Amino acid sequence: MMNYDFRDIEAKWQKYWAENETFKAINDSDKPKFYALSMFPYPSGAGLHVGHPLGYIATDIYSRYKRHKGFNVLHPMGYDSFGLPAEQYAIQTGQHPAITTENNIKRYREQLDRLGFSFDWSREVRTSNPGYYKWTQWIFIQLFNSWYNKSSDKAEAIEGLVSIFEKEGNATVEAVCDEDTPNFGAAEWNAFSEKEKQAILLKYRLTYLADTEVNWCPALGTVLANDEIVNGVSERGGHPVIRKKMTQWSMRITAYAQRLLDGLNKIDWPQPLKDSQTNWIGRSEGASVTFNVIPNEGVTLSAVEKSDTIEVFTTRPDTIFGVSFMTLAPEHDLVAKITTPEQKAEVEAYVEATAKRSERDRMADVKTISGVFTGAYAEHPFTKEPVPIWIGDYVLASYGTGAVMAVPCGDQRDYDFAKHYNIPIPNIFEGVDISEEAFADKETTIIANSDFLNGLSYKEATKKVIAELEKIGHGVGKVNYRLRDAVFSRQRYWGEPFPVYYVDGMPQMIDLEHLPLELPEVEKYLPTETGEPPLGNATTWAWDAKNNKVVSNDLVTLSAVEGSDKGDEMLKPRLTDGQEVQHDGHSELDSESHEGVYPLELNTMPGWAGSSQYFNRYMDPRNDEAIFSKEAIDYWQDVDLYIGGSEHATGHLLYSRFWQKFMFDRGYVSKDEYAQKLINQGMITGTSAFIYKDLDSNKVYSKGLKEGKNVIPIHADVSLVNASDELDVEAFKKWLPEYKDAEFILEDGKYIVGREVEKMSKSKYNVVNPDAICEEYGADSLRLYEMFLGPLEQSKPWNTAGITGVHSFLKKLWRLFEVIEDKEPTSDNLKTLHKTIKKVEEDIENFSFNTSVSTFMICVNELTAQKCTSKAIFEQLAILVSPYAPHIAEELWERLGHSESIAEAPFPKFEEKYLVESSKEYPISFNGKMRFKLEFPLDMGKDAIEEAVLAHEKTQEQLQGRTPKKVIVVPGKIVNIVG
RNA sequence: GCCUUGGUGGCGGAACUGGUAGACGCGCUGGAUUCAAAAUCCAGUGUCUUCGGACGUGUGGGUUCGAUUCCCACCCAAGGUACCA
Repeated sequence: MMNYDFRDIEAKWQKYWAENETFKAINDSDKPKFYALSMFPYPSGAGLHVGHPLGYIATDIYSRYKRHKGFNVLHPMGYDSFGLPAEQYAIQTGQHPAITTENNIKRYREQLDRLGFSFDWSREVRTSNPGYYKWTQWIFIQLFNSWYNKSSDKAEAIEGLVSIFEKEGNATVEAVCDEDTPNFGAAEWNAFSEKEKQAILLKYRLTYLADTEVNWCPALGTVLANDEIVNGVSERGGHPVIRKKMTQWSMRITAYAQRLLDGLNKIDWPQPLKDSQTNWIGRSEGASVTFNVIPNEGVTLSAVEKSDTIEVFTTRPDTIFGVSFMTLAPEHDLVAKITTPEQKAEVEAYVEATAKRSERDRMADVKTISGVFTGAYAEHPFTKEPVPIWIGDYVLASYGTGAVMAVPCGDQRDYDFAKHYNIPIPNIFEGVDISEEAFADKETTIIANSDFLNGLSYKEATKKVIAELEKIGHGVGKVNYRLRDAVFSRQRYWGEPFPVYYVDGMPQMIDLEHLPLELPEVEKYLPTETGEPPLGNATTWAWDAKNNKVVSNDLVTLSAVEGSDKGDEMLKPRLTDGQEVQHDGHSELDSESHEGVYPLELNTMPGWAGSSQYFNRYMDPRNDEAIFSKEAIDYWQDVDLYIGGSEHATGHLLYSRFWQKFMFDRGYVSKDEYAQKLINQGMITGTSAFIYKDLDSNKVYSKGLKEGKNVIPIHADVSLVNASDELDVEAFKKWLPEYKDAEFILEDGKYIVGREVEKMSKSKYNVVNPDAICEEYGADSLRLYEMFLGPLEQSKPWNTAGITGVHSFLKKLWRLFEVIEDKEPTSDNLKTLHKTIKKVEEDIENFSFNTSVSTFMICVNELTAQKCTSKAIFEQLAILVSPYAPHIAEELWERLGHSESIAEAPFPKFEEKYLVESSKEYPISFNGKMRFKLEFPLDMGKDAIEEAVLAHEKTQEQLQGRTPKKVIVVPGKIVNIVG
């Protein structure tokens, strides 16, 4: 037999699988279905490193296992191919992101193909393909055409809402909608203009336009994410950043807050991931309470009306008698109105200072206590006492109502604030000392000094106070969520265009039959000079609503723009007086257009748009009539196993659940959770190598000699270091020529590097490329080794040295098949085989792939020792190994005389009878410590064993004359002697 | 701070519902083969030891005949999250 030539074998079978479409899934089969999904990658320019395939290998093993088990398996792969890096590269080089993306995908595909995955490539999707994003745009339109009915607790068609409005106005409608939605009757509705109706409906739609506060950098002309701002200025360029309201598309995900929470109970997802979604949604129960503002005395400028109230949300309404002040967020609408003239200057200065700080900055700085008194007072709803109103930046405008009732005795932040500004701290707790800190333990709370709440526990008091508040019309029990609606607009080029144009300032959807609306070509990928998104650079980006096509911007009606005589001016200066332009992403010139040509939306969709339904699109990816056919979704239903990284916990994995629930509500899918089981594979970290450069000389010390020297560690490329941490000094000098003349101080003739586990990254020179490993050891070795490294979900360091272990296992396996004979297996052969079947099957079901690799090693070692040549044994073994090391398994299967692929060979059946033993080697322990072993038949009784053990000379030796107090015999397990 | 996960030889990691701690592999040591190397094979490898044994799963307690496993308190690490009212 030839040597194990993995290069030929792997190339041969990869070609075979591709040519025979071995892993093509069909949408209709008598077999039970199984849908195994790996999170699709963003095709980055760096290609795959050794950490990426971990999850793919696991999914692939499970998929192949399920095929052996007789399932019709859907195991697709695709690319999340819209994204920032390709756009940034375009900005730098001018190369179109589509080209960059195409090149990167090609590289990814080559790398993936080398690893022998059983993907059904005929179903590949790319989020940046118009044929794919047509359906992303379609979902957007479905969301636009839906509202959330709280009575039925689901999304419904907007037409239904319109017909209610026509008959009875909106008084009876229980909907999730904007806060500022006005009340109207049927007559009023019917009298509204079309534009007014559209404006009202926008407050109900599940995707809607809203003024959202963003970090705006005027100098850069762009919106910045929180982490792009450092110390209040832009990370790039150090320009000032302000908080600004901009009109952006938003998704009403908050409508689904409770269902997203409840759904977690019925899916098998990792606890940490569920916890982080739970925290992110942030449900808190309490009450909404209103305080009336007391009109200022003798104030002219800031006269407060009697109707002005401050609404607060509190989780501790039971402590309402402990309120000694209120705090508003500096951005709160009432601040300007209620501030007294004496406090005006101070308040304005504070508000301005706060606006300069990013929200992240404010939140990070927990220690500084700051705030200003407004001079105004509110009236306590029960005691009618005046309560001073402060502003403070510890109260966030974006959470709750942007106002709190401060109870210093029961909340540490309120306590600290009160101490700092000498505000009284009334104690309303029975027998609690609050001289040092606030008391926040709900469980042991007994309310005191609180009128009708005295003597009550937290629970009783909460119930009673809410009832009282409702009685006097000052509050109501309420559930509040931390989850915010999701901003859906991005000022980027490389993303899905919105299927939206604007008529008279109102968004209009493009009909499905005219989709996809394809990304326009642009000269530059940067925002325009006036700060519009990159699509503002497109010259052919207007919608001809009569002919339903994209046309030149020149054709848009210009009547709205006074003094403008050039078409391409249209999307640029809206104002001629030098005022700042509002960068909404949608043009405001469109107020009156008569020719049927309208401006298109300039924003694009965010990264998570394309990934929120891709798992369903795989079911029927080439369908041009629908996102998927009814037959396809009815057959595949949902994902049975989803494997991917935990970094998507509060992004993709939350948004996609939201979209699935929406699709469920509207009847497109039959499951409201799309992934029954999810596993987060752990990160593979790199093992960096360091040399120690002396700061005072030209010397570089080996690890063991660096003590006491003034050295700094320098990263060395891990490929220059061998398994014993020895550095190839000559190669290092070649790699970093600046060390050409450095003196390397060796220990025992070797230069030993320092090691440290870090995240794999180019800059740390610890990236290990799978291509090189495949070349040297083969894909099967890599697959086995990645699994052998440790539990799938755990993060673990990569160390290439260990791969020789699994590689020599494969060579042993190869050699085991050297002689194949058609003869009866021995009982030892069968025992080894069935032990292995049992363990491997259990391991796969438990995703404990690392231990099955050990099991294979033990199996091959035993069969080799038994000099096994039995074809029957080998056939079963080849199938067992095939999910893990498919190439060698196919080759061996062929050698065993099969002409068909091993892919669907039935999985071996475990039979207990081969493992039955007649005797057991009992561990004999004394006080729980095992000392020696004795063999007894398994059918020997408890008493007989006890007698035999006690009679044994080794037992007497151990006891040294003592009489045992007790003897525990667990038949089949252990004997323990106490005494 | 809070939530979650984890802590076992030189290293990655095994150990089912409490029942022989350290499977399997790497590394290391010695040996065989070889002119030599690679490859391969064999033996050994938790610590200490007076060679009888003693001690050992982050630390300290507890439950138990028996604890890596269960309970309590604490320490450390990783990830998530945060003036959330």
